[in-house]
Amino acid sequence: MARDITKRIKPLRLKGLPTELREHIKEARVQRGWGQRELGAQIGLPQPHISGIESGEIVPRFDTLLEIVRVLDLDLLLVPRSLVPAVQSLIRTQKQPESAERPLYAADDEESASGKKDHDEF
Amino acid sequence: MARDITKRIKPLRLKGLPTELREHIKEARVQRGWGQRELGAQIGLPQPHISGIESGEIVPRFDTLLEIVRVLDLDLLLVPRSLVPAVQSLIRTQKQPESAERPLYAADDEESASGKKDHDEF
DNA sequence: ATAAGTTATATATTAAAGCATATCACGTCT
DNA sequence: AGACGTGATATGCTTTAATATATAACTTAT
Repeated sequence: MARDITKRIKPLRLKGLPTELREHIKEARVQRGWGQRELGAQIGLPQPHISGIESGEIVPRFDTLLEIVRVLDLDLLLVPRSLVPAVQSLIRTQKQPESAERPLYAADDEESASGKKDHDEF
Repeated sequence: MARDITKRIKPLRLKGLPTELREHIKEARVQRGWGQRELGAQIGLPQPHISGIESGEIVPRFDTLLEIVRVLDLDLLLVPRSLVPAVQSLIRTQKQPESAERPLYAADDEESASGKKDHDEF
């Protein structure tokens, strides 16, 4: 069987996670000053696996992805498509652009005080 | 609680998808009058696979789950944990309980007019 | 330059998802 | 009764995530 032509007929599902999802995850990780090794260690994943997920080379199981985003203080929510824009804008307005100019009063106030219980969103 | 000592050794990732997620998916499917066969056919999944996912027996890949929820007019959004309650209440208020009491002033303003492009949320 | 830290690649093994197909159990309907 | 639709189970087979480990490539200090 030289090459096996029969394979490439049906389109595989995805080549990786959606690009923006991957970027958000990576961004959140870097923001925390964590390396891939550090992130993976918290949920028992080896660094190469994190690398593959972030680079889009592998598509993780849902539970794996959920663990990743949760240690990054994020979550995956099931949202009606009609509400997606509203939710996104809500997120956008809440997210401070901590990048360019840093605030005059950098209170370094950790808002993380609220979240503690392992709530099950779904 | 003489519960089952053998379980808490190694924390397996999950025994399945989060219960509520599965229920929401099933609810959305039934609401549309679709069977598992019908839902699966739309994304190229066999009925037994849908059954396994809904019953929590198997944890799908993220891309698989994403396809499922999208044909159900739902989506999976990455949300900061601090905003989860706000998003959930937003969803709750928007979701009309078309069964019980219907609002006196049902404005039924369908905002869906906007959504037509296959937006990539992530 | 070199040492240290981070990320990307590579190989190998195991477990499980993905896929196809068949069948059984349970209702419901005429 | 039988036919039908739905969902749960079962059996193979293929693909791939998950895991472990090692190492190369690349950055950034010192």
